[in-house]
Amino acid sequence: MTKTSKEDCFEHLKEQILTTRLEPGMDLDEASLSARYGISRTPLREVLQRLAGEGYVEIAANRGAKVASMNVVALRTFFQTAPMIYANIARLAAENRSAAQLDTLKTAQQAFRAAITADDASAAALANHAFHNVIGDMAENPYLMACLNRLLVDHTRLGQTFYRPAAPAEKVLVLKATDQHDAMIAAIEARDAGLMIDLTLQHWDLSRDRMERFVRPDPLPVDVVSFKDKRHAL
Amino acid sequence: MTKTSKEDCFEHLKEQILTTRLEPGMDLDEASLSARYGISRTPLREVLQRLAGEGYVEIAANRGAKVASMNVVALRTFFQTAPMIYANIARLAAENRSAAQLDTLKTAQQAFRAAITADDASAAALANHAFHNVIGDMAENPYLMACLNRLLVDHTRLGQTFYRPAAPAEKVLVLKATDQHDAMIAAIEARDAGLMIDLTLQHWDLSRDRMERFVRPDPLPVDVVSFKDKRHAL
DNA sequence: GCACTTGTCATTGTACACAATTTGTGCACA
DNA sequence: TGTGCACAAATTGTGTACAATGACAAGTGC
Repeated sequence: MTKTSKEDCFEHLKEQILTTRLEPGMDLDEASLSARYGISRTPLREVLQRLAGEGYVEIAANRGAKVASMNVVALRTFFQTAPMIYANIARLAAENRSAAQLDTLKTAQQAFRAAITADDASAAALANHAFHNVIGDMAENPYLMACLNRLLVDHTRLGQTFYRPAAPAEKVLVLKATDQHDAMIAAIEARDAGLMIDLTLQHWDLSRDRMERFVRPDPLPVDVVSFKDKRHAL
Repeated sequence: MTKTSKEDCFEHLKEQILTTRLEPGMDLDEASLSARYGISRTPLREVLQRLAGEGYVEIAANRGAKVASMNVVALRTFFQTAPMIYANIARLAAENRSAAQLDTLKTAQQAFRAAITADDASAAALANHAFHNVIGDMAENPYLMACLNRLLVDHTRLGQTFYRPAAPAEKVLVLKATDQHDAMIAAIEARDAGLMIDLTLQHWDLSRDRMERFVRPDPLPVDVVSFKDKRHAL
């Protein structure tokens, strides 16, 4: 591949992992990746180590790197932890945000809207990720940020299907989420921490319902024949 | 220096940072460190990157690594965040701990007691760090663990003076903290989450009071002359 | 005198060759 | 057929030379 910088490689791998184009658990071979990005193995390994530090990949000694896995136990702790951290970040963001950060957030929301209207699922997921990352920055709390980053990695990967509008009903949910983003921007601008917490928990509920349906989808109809007949009847 | 493994280097640097023998903000030179530990720069850099991923050091591009700083704003967020995370970890630890982890915790407490009775301040601080790390492991929550690790790094560095018993009154506090550890072990063994949370918050209060006195020590006496007289009178 | 450029040195970043480790495969033997 | 072993292949880990970058001092023009 054409010569890219180390930072490009870092960002690109992040995106590939967040959009699950690189699937959880997938092996990351140093030789092929360094060839792919046109950098030698030494800086590539540094990239992988940084990604490991942020929870994107897992490195085992003498056995290379792989995309961070998402097993059942991890999902359980995810649903357990996310609302608490999100709510606390929300409060701190409303209290501590700077004017510059507010602008950045508005820009992120514009990018999100653009991706939604363009029906670009991957771009929407990444823009949503960026939006919530900005809120994390506003909280100015490096301790919680370490936790939030890891949560957002898994959240974005879990929500991958969210922005691929299969049924029209899902499109409504996406628009609702977009409106919630706008409301959150307003709450942060007004420094209304209480409102921001409420909005964040509502946003979480919407996202959680959708993700749980993804994890445990509607069971396939038992009576396949009659189901087929019904589809013909439409 | 004699040849050491990469892992030794990693652990040793951790200890040096936790005991503030390597002071916050101190520059870490690759050449001298690689000579010091008898490994070449490539694996040393990997160690530094892993340490950066866990919040021990900060790396700036083209400007090397330095020990993670502890400025005033960081301290504020530390005191803000710690009780919440500690309490949640405490609950999960009581709920999820395994028998093997409980044994590990008891062993850690033995090491802590031994360091206290031997008046080894650094060993006590490191043993205390290890003790609380085991509780973190018990929680089985990688998201919160990322946050806890960073909190414990700063907590251990802040509490450095705690285990150097200057006045006899401080010795009493250390013994109280040790008893609290025992009570926590019992609560975890009984899987009593409510009790574990209470004990953890009490433990935090004790530690916080001590740390705040370190950050903002008792003001020096204004009337130096009469103070000197009083000391002579003793 | 002062801003700006240029050169030198110390330090970090990258490439590549080689060492060490793990993994895969073929084969003998029970 | 299955198990254990030895060797081969693939992959990761380390050492080292060299390139790139940044800090700082000396020089140059205004």
